[in-house]
Amino acid sequence: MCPRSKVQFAEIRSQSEEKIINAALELFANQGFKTTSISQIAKAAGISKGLIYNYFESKQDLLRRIISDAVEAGKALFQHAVDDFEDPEEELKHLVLDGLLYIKEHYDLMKLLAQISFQKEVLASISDLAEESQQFSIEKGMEVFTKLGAENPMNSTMLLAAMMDGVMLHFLHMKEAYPIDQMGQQIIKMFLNKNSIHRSNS
Amino acid sequence: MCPRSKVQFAEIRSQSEEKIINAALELFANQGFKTTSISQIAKAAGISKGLIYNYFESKQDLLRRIISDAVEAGKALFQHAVDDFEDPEEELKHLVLDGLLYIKEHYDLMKLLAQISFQKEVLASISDLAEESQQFSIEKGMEVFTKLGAENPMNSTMLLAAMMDGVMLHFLHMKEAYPIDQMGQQIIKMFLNKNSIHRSNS
Amino acid sequence: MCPRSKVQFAEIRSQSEEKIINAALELFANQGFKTTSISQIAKAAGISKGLIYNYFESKQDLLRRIISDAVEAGKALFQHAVDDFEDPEEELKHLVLDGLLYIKEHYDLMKLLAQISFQKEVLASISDLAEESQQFSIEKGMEVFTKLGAENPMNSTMLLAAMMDGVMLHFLHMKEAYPIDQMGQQIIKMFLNKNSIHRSNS
Amino acid sequence: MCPRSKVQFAEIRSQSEEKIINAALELFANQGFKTTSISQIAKAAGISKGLIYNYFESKQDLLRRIISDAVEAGKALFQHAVDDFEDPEEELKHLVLDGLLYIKEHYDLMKLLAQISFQKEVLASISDLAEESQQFSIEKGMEVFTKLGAENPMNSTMLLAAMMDGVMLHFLHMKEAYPIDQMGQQIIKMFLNKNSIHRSNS
DNA sequence: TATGAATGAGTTTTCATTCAT
DNA sequence: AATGAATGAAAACTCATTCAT
Repeated sequence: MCPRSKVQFAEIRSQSEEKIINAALELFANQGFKTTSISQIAKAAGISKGLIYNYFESKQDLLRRIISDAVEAGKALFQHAVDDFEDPEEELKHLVLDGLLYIKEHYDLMKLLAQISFQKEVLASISDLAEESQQFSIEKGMEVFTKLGAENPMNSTMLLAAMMDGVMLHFLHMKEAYPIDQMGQQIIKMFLNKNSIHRSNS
Repeated sequence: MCPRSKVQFAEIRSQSEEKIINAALELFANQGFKTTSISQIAKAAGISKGLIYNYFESKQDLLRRIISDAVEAGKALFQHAVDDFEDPEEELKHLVLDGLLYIKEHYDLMKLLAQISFQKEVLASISDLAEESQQFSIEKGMEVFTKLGAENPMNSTMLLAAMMDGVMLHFLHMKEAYPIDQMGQQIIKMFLNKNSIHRSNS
Repeated sequence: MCPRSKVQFAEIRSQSEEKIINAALELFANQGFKTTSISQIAKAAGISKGLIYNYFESKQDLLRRIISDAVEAGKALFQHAVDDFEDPEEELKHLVLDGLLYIKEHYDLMKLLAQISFQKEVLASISDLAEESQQFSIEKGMEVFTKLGAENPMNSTMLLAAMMDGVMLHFLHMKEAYPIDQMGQQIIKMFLNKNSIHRSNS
Repeated sequence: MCPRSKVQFAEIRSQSEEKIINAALELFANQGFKTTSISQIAKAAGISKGLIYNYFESKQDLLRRIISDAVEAGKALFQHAVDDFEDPEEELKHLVLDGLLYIKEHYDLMKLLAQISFQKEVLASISDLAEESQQFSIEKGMEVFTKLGAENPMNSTMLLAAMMDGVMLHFLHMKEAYPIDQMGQQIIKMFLNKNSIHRSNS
């Protein structure tokens, strides 16, 4: 009754999926997961409620897919960006700048993560993904500060992480009004200061 | 005409109110506002659902009261602690340490605020309270860094704010596992470093 | 602990009961029985919720008492007023005028009755009272129109009843704005018209 | 892409809507608006509670729709019936008979209106509809009685209105047991009586 | 693949009634 | 006799999910 080629099916499927994910992410980020209804998502995506269940098993599953998709996509980018530097100063700069770039380019995702990171129940189905990402950041920081000859690389890493997340938090709240790039430069300056304990005084 | 006296009733009321607020705050902080049901709160407080509406007009009203109570209580404390220092170095130290102390002592409240700060709709009924608190912090920071002779007091204030909120964020996630006091010391050291741009090189 | 003489008790009791009944009647009449809460009544009466249950077994019981009190009080008055006339014309006049007087003096009660007379469930506990009152009116009408020599006394009685209730209905809705006395005069004129079928053409 | 067609959906919708409206009207009329629960309506309509909210925003909205639908439907009918007469006697007859016909055919609606007409709060969302209908009746009556040469057309109109509403009231209470058509004939006779003050003695 | 009507469990809220004092 | 805190059953309403088409 409604014939269509397989190719067309595949095309339509991915288009709808994309629309759903985009709509859901924006809504989740700005209203919260629980507060956003399937109806709202369907309306925002321009499709029907029922169709969402063709692509996602449940609302929870939709959330998980949104996050894992984005985390997956970002991981490659991030890893790549930091890998190729020998000079630890340069590496730190890129750690900061690429981190902020990632945040800027995944604004809604970060907003969503910032919220659900506190919610035990929702988090349950997600925590493995978060864990992994955090682990990677710590390792990277340790490596860089060790190379830089920091007095206490762990301390330095944690301080850097706090600064980055603090800047992110403010950016997520104020968006364009926040001078995120300028903040990034300041962070770099602070850690590369000649008299800093975060590097050996050469 | 021998019911309980007005004082007795007031006593009962404030006790029940406290039970409700305590239960609600903990649940809101750890599961989110929307995800926490009135039933859960009642059970956690050891009272009936109906009683909650004897004290609060609605779930939203309960949220608002929790926040405004805590913010009000904290404001006095905070203001006092920072007021009486002449030495700007000392003042900065207290700004940081008292801030972290406040965070430690209002763990659940901060967790709750961190979440709803992203949710437009929920926030609507609260935003006035949040605004005020933030304003105060910025003014205080500007004052201190100006006295310290910072190159750009606004930049310094924003950097400090980011660090404080970053540390808070990590603390909220890891609680006892996070060395919050040690982080505080590092923040202070960083800003009071002799060669720091956040103070005049005297 | 709270001693008081028996006399004082009795006095206070009847005062409170009165206050409750007055408050309840006004609220029931203007908002409906179900829509009016015990709390509202207590507030309007200036007493506590609990006290209502010292005088009335339930909300239903309160309703029943209000109605039976008023009906009882009115019955005596009404019966008396119509009894003493020999001239059927005079009797009809008084049937109409006393009826309207009763309506005017029991505005809220009539309003209440007009509403619940349609509600099967509420009515159940009241219907016996209503029945009785209606029966009395019909008998009275039959008597008068028979004396007047009406072609069909039953028809005339029903028509009169309809007119009276119609006038009442409009009065209940418009209160002072409705010329109820003037309407009464017109009703009388209509039924006592020389050429009326409601009386023998003498 | 083979769901039901738009027409099919519209068909389904209007059927369900009708079931709900019918069930609700009957219950509202016989138990009152406040006393009737959404559950009862759903059960009577043979559908789930939730579905009602697929069609009506709230219980109030359901009430409003019931009334406005019926009033709208009746208005056309009524207007039409009275419009085309030149002879004022004939017009009066139709005013009465069509009025009573309307009442007979909208038994439950009239019962419902009779009740809520007293309840300020419920009425608020409805009053505009009621106003309009009443205005129309008055104008029509004035017109007819003026043509008939009544001494005081306003008085006559008000008397007629009272009689009609009185008959309606009794009919609503007694239904088949009430000789409504016979009452209609009597009303007509009364106003068209040669010696009536409601017409010129021609 | 796509629709949206339909469900039902769960949520917030209301309120008559009870009860300790 | 009087109070109002407390309860619990029931109400209005929401929404993720299912399903016939």
